[in-house]
Amino acid sequence: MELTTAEENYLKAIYHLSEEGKKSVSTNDIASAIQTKPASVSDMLRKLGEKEVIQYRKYYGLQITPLGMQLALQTIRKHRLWEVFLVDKLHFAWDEVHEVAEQLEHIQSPLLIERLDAYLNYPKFDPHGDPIPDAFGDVRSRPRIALQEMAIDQSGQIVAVKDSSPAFLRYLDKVGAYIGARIKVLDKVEFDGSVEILVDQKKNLFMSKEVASNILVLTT
Amino acid sequence: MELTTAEENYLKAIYHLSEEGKKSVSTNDIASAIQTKPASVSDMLRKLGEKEVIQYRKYYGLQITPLGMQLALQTIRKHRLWEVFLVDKLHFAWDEVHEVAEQLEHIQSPLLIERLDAYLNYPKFDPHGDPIPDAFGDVRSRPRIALQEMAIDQSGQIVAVKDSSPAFLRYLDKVGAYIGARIKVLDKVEFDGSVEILVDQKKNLFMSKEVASNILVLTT
DNA sequence: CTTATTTTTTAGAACTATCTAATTTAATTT
DNA sequence: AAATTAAATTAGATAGTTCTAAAAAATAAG
Repeated sequence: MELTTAEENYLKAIYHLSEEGKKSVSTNDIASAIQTKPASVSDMLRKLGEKEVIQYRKYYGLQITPLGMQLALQTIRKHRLWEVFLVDKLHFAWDEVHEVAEQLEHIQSPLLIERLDAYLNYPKFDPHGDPIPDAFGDVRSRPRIALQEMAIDQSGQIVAVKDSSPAFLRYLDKVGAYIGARIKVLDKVEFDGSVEILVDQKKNLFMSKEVASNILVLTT
Repeated sequence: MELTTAEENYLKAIYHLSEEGKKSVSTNDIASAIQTKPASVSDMLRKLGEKEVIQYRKYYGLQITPLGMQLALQTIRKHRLWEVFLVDKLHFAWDEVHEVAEQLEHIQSPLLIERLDAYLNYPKFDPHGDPIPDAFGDVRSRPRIALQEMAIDQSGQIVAVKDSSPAFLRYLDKVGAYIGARIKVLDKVEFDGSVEILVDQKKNLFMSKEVASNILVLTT
């Protein structure tokens, strides 16, 4: 069973929206995630239902099937492996990789992905800290919380971001809050929810609530 | 001006057919090169004409424009750089790369190709010995002749193959006639056009006229 | 429990790419 | 030069993807 590029993109979006804790994924959600119109989404849902990668009842909702889950994870695996390649080997900045990885993830060649994985030394996380599913679709994700939810004096390591828009990523790069940075919460301002942190034991940094809630930390 | 994947493939095929010394490229030639029907070719030629990458007069013939040449060379550049990557870095066999490179060549990202080129150390030739155009479309090809046309006792280095079908490439691998191998013509049989060569100063090899005429040698 | 609003789906059109079948043009042959 | 053959093109159909506009269903409000 093969999916077209468009189908893969829809399925991936559905998977991501499902993961975000939403009880059910709406047509409008998908439309805005994928930058298209609800009418196009309805059409595609019908097709994805026929291909049995989702279970679909119109006007009611949808659910990914185990088959769909498997396929979505394979696409995500490819996307994230390519991101590692672009950053580690071709020295792309982590805010430049998404677009290109969106294209590369649709290349069809199991051998290519197998070899790429080996070449990159079987990475478990992509440059944004998101876990890379293995060839069977298994994901080992680390437990992590938003920086905003940490207590004063708590320490940890930045492992991922929720918002990975280029603007946000560039901001983080500028202030030195990269993936892997070790941080400690020095102070929290109740009034506006902002936090003050110490980065790599040397740099003090103030962050708004908006920023802090988009940074995920593996606490130690 | 942007070309679709299909348009890029047609243009590339036209370029290759033009290079093969043909005075003019026929609709049927293109159809069989690209594994499609002449009707589809006619349709596409009209479109490529409108986009001014070829000059097209129906029932008469076509010619690539300077713009078309530029675009074709960029696609070929991308294809060959990816082939180098697959062989040098991911350890693909040289007969496994074509299909995958056919997909990878359509990825749109000037930055990606620039970085890939640097990462591979600005290679001038692909794994089949074909020259890689530079970012401006310039090609430096080495003068070379078919093994079949070499004289007895003449030496050289295998630099390319004319036929790059997997079957032929596998055969060459098996007998040890890889790109880069240094060879010397020991004998030629007038009767059937077959040749006997010495490979890397140690291995004797008999080759039919058919095989020898598909191997290109840089003579020394 | 109707009415209004929002969400979702269908209908119909446009665009890309491809095919088969039929037609037109060009080239060959006698 | 007319007739035959070969090559190339057009016509019409199909399949995939997307859009706008209209209709249908579900949800919210009075």
